[in-house]
Amino acid sequence: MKKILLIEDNDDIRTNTAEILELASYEVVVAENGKRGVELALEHLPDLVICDIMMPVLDGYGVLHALHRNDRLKNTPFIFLTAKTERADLRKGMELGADDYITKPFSGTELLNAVDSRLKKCELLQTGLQPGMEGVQQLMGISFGDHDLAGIVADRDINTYKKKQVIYMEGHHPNRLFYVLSGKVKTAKRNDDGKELVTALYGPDEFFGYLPLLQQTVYRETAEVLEDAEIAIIPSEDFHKLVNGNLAITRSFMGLLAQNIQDKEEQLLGMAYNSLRKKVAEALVMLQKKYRKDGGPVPIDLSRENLAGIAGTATESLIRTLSDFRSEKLLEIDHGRITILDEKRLANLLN
Amino acid sequence: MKKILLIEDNDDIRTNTAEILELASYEVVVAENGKRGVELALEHLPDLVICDIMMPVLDGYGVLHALHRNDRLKNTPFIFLTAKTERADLRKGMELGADDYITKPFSGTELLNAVDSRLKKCELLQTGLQPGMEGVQQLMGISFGDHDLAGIVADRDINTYKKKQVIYMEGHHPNRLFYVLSGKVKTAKRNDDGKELVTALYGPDEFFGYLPLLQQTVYRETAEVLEDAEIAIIPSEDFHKLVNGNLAITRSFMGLLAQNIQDKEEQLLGMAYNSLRKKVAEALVMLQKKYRKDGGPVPIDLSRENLAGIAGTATESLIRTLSDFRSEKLLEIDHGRITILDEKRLANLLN
DNA sequence: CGATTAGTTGACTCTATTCAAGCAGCGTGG
DNA sequence: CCACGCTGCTTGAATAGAGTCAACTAATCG
Repeated sequence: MKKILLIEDNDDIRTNTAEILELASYEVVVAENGKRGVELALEHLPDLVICDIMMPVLDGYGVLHALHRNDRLKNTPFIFLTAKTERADLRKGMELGADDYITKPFSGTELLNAVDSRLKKCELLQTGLQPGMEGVQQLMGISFGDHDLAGIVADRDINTYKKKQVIYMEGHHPNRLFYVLSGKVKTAKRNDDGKELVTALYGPDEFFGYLPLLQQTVYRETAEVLEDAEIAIIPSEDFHKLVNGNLAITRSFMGLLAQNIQDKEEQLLGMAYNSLRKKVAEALVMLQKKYRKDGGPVPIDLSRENLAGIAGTATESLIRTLSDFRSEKLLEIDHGRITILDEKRLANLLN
Repeated sequence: MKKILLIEDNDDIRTNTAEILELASYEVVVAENGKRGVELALEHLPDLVICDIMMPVLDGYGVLHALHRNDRLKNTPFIFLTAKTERADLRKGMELGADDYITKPFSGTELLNAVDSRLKKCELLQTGLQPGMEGVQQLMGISFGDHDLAGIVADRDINTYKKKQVIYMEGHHPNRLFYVLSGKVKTAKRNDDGKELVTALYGPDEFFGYLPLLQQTVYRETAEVLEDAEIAIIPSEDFHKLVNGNLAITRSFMGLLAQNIQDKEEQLLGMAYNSLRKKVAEALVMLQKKYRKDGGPVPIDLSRENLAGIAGTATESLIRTLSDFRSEKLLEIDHGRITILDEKRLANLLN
């Protein structure tokens, strides 16, 4: 059972909050001021700390600072409790390294959501994320947090893009991060001959355009909308704050980038030596994995041109290979949408 | 002109050291104790600080701590002066965030080397590194520093490997970083059919095997010696300490990884759609860049098999293309070694 | 409902691989 | 010291695989 330390000077709020948490079967330790809070933290080593900012003796910042000086507590998620009016103070808290905040008055759901999401985040960071760019998405999702993300998305620009519209082009200067709310986007590079290689596809709840933000260069690919999309624009500062803010996150992020490099090298091997059949099969398997929802696999719905761009081949060649696969009962095609019948055989195709 | 702050309580050493630095045309500000040192630091904002550890009033650790609390001074390189006997203290200093140390008594060269290398490091971190994996090498070189590197290499295992010997294989568990002292090493992946793609080449003063250290996986490539090599083995902890130790380094490192991903995507585009001629040409240009020494270009001396592995093609095809290029006067071949005659035309070859 | 776009199939071409064979350089052992 | 065998380099011929061009059909959009 997860142990939560609650530090709050107001008796009513403290008892009330503790009750809610206990009902959600958390073990709760309470402290009535900052000093006592730090003592209890050192004694109990809680899994999460919820702490008021305005308190006598030792305020919330002090508590945060104290906990960060202890190796065993510095990675413990820290949530500030704050009144709506203290918005400026809150920023300060976040910059000091708090993970989230809850504004008083708050509902039980709000509280539990914040607690859950922070605990989950912590767990994920410890147990390791999914490999590859999947993991980056996961990491950014939990790091921005439901809270922050909602705030960001609510406050800032949400753009709607039509199919075929270009979001950014090669050579443009990157200064923001994109978050897909709905629709589908691809990023692609073009050859001198105009042949296109699709580098990635992005759907709802995915981030893109972060790689160029990490360097000082321009975009080296083009982002284009495949299906009408709503996209939230997040200023690059927010992204940098996230990535550089917390060492654990930075480290995870670096691990994911390293992973990605190795994946790309694997792909390179495939591009260099694989037969057309194998290239197409691998592209299909990759897409299948990406679009596998909780409720079973979803048919792949992409134009042949884009599919060819993913596999790295000519459109006609791709189509021929698809028909071959169909006649081999590896997949079915219905109104252009591809349903994979025998993923295993497809994945283990010989060259 | 670079400004250096020297903090040292012993009059002789102080005057002496200051003279050496002034002779090397640095502007030197001296302080006779820690307290005065901090005052002068805040006043002059030096480019580098050299500071004794054992001092009355405020010792070296205190100075370091004080400077780190100031935003404009916290990135200033900090070098400790220490007597040989104080080795334990020294570790403490490095952990507190000092960049280097010099043991008393020291020679003028020692002093100037340390100063130069630290200033260079700082400059590089500020102005940005060379893009791509080149930059990683650069970063790690300056970060470990001549000093540390020498120590590491002297203290630990240096292995000598013979040609064709395998350093690590796909599937092995990574637990160290490699540093090439002499010789040449390649890392490569193999296809199911046994076709090989060379992912990277490493020569003297280059590091390799760091990507898998950043993740929790096994090697996904094989490292093999091309020319008899001496390789220093660095424990992974040292690498992690470096990468995670300093936020500026972490950030640079992340930028370099991001850059690398984009480079790999560029390569992917090439592998997918480029003609054999172009693939070979690009491989050659890449190698030429890598082996361009200060004193003009050096001929490329690699087996045809490895060259083919780099370009991602069959050996025979590579050879044919090379002969074509030779008859087009793009390059010369002498005893198997390739000298590029017209790099520009080679780079701008159409597909 | 016409016009444009996407998907499909056929025929042809050509590039790059494969298989085969010869040659050159090198080290080794007799 | 030389012959032998080995390995690496090079060229030739045959082949197959994938790309290109073209024509046609189906689907989609205004």
